[in-house]
Order: sequence, then structure tokens, then C-alpha cells
Amino acid sequence: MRAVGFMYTLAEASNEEVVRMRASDRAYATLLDEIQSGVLRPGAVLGEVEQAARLGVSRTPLREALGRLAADGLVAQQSPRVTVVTAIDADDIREIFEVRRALEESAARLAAERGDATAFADLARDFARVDLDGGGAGADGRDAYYALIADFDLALDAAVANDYLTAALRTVRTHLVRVRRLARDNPARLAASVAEHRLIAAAISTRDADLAAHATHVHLHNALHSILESLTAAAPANFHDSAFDLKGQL
Amino acid sequence: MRAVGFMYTLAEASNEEVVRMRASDRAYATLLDEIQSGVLRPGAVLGEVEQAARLGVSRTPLREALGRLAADGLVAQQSPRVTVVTAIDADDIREIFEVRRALEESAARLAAERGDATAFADLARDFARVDLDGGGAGADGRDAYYALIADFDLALDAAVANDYLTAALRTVRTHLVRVRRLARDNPARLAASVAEHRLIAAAISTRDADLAAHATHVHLHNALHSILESLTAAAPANFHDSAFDLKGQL
DNA sequence: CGGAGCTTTGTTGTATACCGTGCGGTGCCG
DNA sequence: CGGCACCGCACGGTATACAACAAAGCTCCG
Repeated sequence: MRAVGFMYTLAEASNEEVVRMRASDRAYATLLDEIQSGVLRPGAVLGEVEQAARLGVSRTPLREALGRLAADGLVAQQSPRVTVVTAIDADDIREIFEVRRALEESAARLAAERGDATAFADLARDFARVDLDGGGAGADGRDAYYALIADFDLALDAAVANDYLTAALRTVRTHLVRVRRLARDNPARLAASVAEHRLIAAAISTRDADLAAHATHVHLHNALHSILESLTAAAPANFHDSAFDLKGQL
Repeated sequence: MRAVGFMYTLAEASNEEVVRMRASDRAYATLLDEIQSGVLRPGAVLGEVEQAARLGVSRTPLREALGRLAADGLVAQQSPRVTVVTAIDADDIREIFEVRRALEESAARLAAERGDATAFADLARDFARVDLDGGGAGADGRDAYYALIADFDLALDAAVANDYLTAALRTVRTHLVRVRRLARDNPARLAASVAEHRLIAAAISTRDADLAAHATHVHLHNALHSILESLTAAAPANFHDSAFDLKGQL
């Protein structure tokens, strides 16, 4: 919530900082990244001694890291003796989106009421300028878009200025990283998503709280349906590369 | 989230169970209770060795307990060297209620759509029967009412059947315990609150999602205003008994 | 007499040792 | 040959020891 842990991602820490980080933070950041990126697949068993040895930390900080991951819901104690990486299935995605809808709709509304209008006007312009094809490599434009989304989320948090809401959203976003990995997003959906974000940002910048909330609702509705669709379509192919099996095995 | 910790309150654990609990769970449950009940006041410094000795556990499980409390936002690292019990002021209460509104409105809506209608019809009847004066001692009726609220929350969680939403609500409710302690509730408000809950339960039981959501909105609006009012009214008297000072001292 | 640096002490972060428990393997008995 | 019981091993939970760091006080020098 407030200064719980200082560093959540490895990506945003320089090498200098990484070595100075507490061992428990390093373990948490590494495991979080590995779970989110799919290196550690759902159902993977995380033994304390094994992981401590692998990450080069002792068991005490590793236990702390596992505790935080468990609080986040990325890891669960399958039995009193064994903790595993949790699985995400379509029902989980629906549940996550129910929470996300509740929180982000409120956030959009609050941001429209009290946020910095010019900041969101700028964001709306940025969304309007997004070129998904990136003038060349397809991944470039997509990465730039995802970075812009991250900026948008940050601006939203700043505008809402509610630590409790931000903390709740953080949990949701943590899970969303895994959800996005499950669903290969198709170009058409991405283009629509850009337009939807542009509208939300514009609504906030003009202090139209209702429009901001409803546009958010629509955006999340579309995003959820797209994800579920891509899931059922790609299920056989994705089955072994995804975080999708192993749910019944628990 | 799913089976994070097994025991959250000391009250609902028998003595047999308490001694068999893990030391870290005992420490967490005890500290949580002491913070929520106000025994540990905001700003109170929680030294590791000191608390470990006091609670009769060693530093390792105590650190785990402090970590969980920090994740809950009940405790914060004021400086890298000292963790303190967090304070709650009027702004925090407003923020908490913004999150609560978002989550509970959605929960009410979802419960109306897919919950067990008869369970909420029963609850509505129970609310209708509540006698706050309890036929005798005033506290009796109030305690019975709070127990009914807890039942209602449980029924809501069961009806919504969304682990992520329940987890988010758990955090909110954890803070609400402290908020309620700050605001001495007046009899008139309590009576109104009963009626509001009755309406929400009735709306859910008749699957009227809009009414359930709007009634929840109204209820939370009234509850928030009542709390803030009681806070400003009682601020001087409550100032030293409450979790209300020490915010600027951080 | 004042300031700066060093030392000392207390506190946190990490590692490791100990102990109890649960699970698997093996051997014996039916 | 099969089932049951016992033994051993490995893992998790806890305690404790150790190291690093920060703050505060004291001393010495200017």
C-alpha cells in the first residue's frame, strides 16, 4: 500500500540497484517476472531449498518473497507442504475483469472529476497518433502502444490520488500481465483498443465523468470478449505453451 | 487470495487451535487484533525484537507477520529502520469508501444476478426484525446487528463467487474495522443503516440488480457522511483516544 | 568553545542450525 | 505374492547467530 516494497520489477532497476537490493526483494522481483513471463508455468512446484539455491539467496528472504507472491495470488499452498504457481483459466479472467471493471470505472470517473485535464488531453493526442504498424517492424508499434498504456495507467493513478484504489488496481494489473500473455492479441483488436483509450482520455480531459466511466466499461467489455475469444480459438495450439493446463491437477 | 493464511482472527480460533497455529499466524492475528482494537495506536513503533519478545515468538515469524500487516496497509516502514502503525484520517476514510463503493456496488449487482435469492430474502427478513434496543441492554441489539452485517457480507461473498473481488473487499473491510472504531455511531444512523441493508438484501433477492447497486451506493453515501460528521463533531473529545493524531508526525 | 570524525550501540537483514513432521522405500510377516 | 509397519530422509517452521548499517554521543582538534 504505502511503501510496502520498494521495487516491484527488475526491469526498472539498474544493475547497480539490483545488487544493493534486499535479497528478499530480488527473489520477489525475479520470481514475479518469471511467473508473469511464463518461465515458471502454472503448477510448477516452488520448493524453498530448491528456489533459494537457484536464486542465490537463503531460505529466509525466499520465504518472504513467496509470502508476498501468495498474498498477490500468484502462488498458492497446494498442500501444507508444497507451494505451486497458480493457474489462470477463463473463469479467473472473467472474475479479474469484474474487479477491474468496478475499479477502473470508478477510477475513470474520479479522474474526470479531479484529474489534470491537460495531462489527459496530451494522452488523448498521443493515442490518436499511435501507429501500430510502426512504419516498419510490427513489434515496435505494439511495444510503443503498451508503453503508452502504462503511462495512461500511471496518469490515472496520479489523477485519482487514492492509495487504496491504486493498491487494489496494482493487484489486478499484476494478474493482467499473465492474462495478456495467454491471449495473443490480434491487430484489429489492438487498433480498436487504441481508439477506446483515446476516447477515455478525451472524456477525462473534458471532465465528462459519465462518458469516461461508460467508455471504460465498453473498453473492458470489448477487451474481455476479445481475450476469451482468442482463448477458445487458440486453446489447442496454446495449450502447452500457456498457463492454461494444470488447473484440474490441483 | 486463495488460502493465503488460514486464520485471520483470534476470536474464531479455539484455545486448542491457537496453540497449534503457526507462530507467524499467531503473531499476525494478535497484532491485527491489537491494531484494529486500538490497543496499538497509530504511530506506535513496532520494533522487531521488542514485539517478538512480547508475543513470545522469535524474530523470523514476527517479520512475516509484519510483512503481511504492511501488505494490508496497517503498518508502514516510516524509515528504513522503523515500522509504525499507520494512521487513518478523514481523507483515508474518503479514499477507502471510494474503493468500497466501487467494489460493493459491483458485488451487489453481481449478487442480484447470480446469488441465492432465498438466502437474501431470509437476510432481508432478519434485517426487518432487528431490534436495536435489544429489549434491554443497548449493546446487545447493536452486537446482534453487527453480527448480522457480518452474515450479510459472507452471503454477499458467496453469492458473487469471485475470489479476486472477495480478496479486494477483505482489504477494505480490514480497514473498515478501524474506521468504525473512530466513529461512534449514533442510534439514528444505526436504525437507518438497518433499513438500508434490508432494502439491499431485498433487491438482491428479487434479482433487481440496479436497485441493489443504487441502494448500496446510497447506503455507503450515508454511512460515509455519518462517519465524517461524527468525526468532526467528536474530534476534540476523541482526539487522544482515537487513531486520529500522529498523521503529521510521520 | 564549537565542529567534525570516530566509536559504540542498537536494529535490521541474512544465513544457518535445529527440530518436528510427513512421505516414501524397504523389509518382514501373513 | 501382497500388505503393513518401521525406518530414514527431506522439507518446512522456528530460533538464533552473525554481519552490515545507521544514528547518536563522545572526544579531540582547531
